[in-house]
Amino acid sequence: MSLRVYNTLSGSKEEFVPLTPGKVGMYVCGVTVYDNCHIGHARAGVVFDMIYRYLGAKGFEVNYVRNYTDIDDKIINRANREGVPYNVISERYIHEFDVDMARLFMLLPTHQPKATEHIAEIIGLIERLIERGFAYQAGSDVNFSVDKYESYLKLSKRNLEDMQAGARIEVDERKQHPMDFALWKGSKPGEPFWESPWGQGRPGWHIECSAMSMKYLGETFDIHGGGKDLVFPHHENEMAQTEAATGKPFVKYWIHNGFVNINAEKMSKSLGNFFTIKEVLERYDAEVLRFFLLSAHYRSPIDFSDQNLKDAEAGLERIYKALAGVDERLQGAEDPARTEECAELEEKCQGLATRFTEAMDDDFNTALALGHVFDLVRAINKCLPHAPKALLGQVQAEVATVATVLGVLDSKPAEFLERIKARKTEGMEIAVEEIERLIAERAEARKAKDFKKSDQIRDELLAKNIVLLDSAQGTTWQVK
RNA sequence: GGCGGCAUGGCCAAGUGGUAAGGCAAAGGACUGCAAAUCCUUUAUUCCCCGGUUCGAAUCCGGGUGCCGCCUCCA
Repeated sequence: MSLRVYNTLSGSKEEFVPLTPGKVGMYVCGVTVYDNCHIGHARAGVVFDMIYRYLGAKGFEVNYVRNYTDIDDKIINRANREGVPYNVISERYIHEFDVDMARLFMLLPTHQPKATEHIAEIIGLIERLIERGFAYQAGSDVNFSVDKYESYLKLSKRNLEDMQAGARIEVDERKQHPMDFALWKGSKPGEPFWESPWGQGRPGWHIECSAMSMKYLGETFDIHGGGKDLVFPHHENEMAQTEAATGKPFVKYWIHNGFVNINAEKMSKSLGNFFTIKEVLERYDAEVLRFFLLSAHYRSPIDFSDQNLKDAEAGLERIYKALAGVDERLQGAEDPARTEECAELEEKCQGLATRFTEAMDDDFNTALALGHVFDLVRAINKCLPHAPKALLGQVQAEVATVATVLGVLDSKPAEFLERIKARKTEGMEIAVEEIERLIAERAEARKAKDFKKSDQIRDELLAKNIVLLDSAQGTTWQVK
């Protein structure tokens, strides 16, 4: 069974065959660090983290590089607004980015290079482009000449004429072609700068990724990823300048994730309709957010809404409740002999790995993969009382494998349920002590078979969203 | 205007030629003193519309409608 991935370059799913057997080089565009990240960044992070984990699980040795763009107009603007050096801004948001990504259970990439730490490589690459005739100096800027590179726009599948016809940009007089883009930008007074053969300036947006990917992954590598909105111009330009410089193919597989939408519209800074990761994590558990992001295929748009997050939470709770039941059974003393009712669980359990792999091999279909987990959950619930411990142990092992790849379902079930309960308890209009007092009162009433009073207490608490759960061990409660 | 994508039950969401996964929500039943959870059952003869190809299409082709994205910084 082989992995198939959708390649933006070819527009179709292709069998994944790395350039070097057993090894994968993967470069993912990180963020420009000028503000806190929003849910769109979270999705890109989670998607490529999942891909990184899955490639690792398939036995590949993955060199995963994710950059920080730590010099850019927006960073400079913000620094000016706050009256601080640009690197105060970039360092602050690099830190916040790291915090946010870690909270979403993302593994650290192999390398996390910063643009400003690769100025020498960037200058070297620009010089190479000038030497080969693909770039020219215009005042204190250096531009890439799109005319000279034949395959320009092959990634985004457009043509130059149409682009110009629909262009909304003002044409810079110094550009030989309106679509030429900056490799190096001369600095204006007061702006941060680095010395270069073309005077003081800073790198253009795209060149840093070419320089850094080349340094850590070589001139040709396997996977380049990012959000769909990076296809043009960023990735198109990156590919053009890199291939122009090396004369070799840049990337074998281009992978792009879909957007996070709000009411079917793209979430973005410019539209102002975004939620930061920090805001969302105040209201939802990080694992719920990650689970939500993986509940749709990575290339589809996903709609962020309260209802959808609540649905995701309910679904994840269902899985964890079943797993908590498994834990309890394993801690108990009894170990029933296998009955016929275990056949289905046994089948679902043994088949999970295969089904999971099939789903993931088909362009990382996490939605389908999670569907298989739910099938297992039903089988668990059905036969839990009769299942022998050995089988339940297998169930745990299978789920653990899934958890390792998806980065969800990795919590201790009881702890997850406790986390959700604590979160819900926070917003309650009744104190925990009061609930417990009423439960005790009700226990007395029940003992006396005073069910009228018992039900009255249940209803009273239910009106405050507290659900009572009676069991042989006593009464517990949860927030509805 | 150019290019690209999407349209599946009340909601979310898989499914690229073989007769519609899964989750949430809802209803009925079992269980319970009553509940909750759980289990069982039910909820799309049908996948935006109209044509076509095919023994057979949600899946392929043509046309239409609607929504979205990129073309400007953007994950």
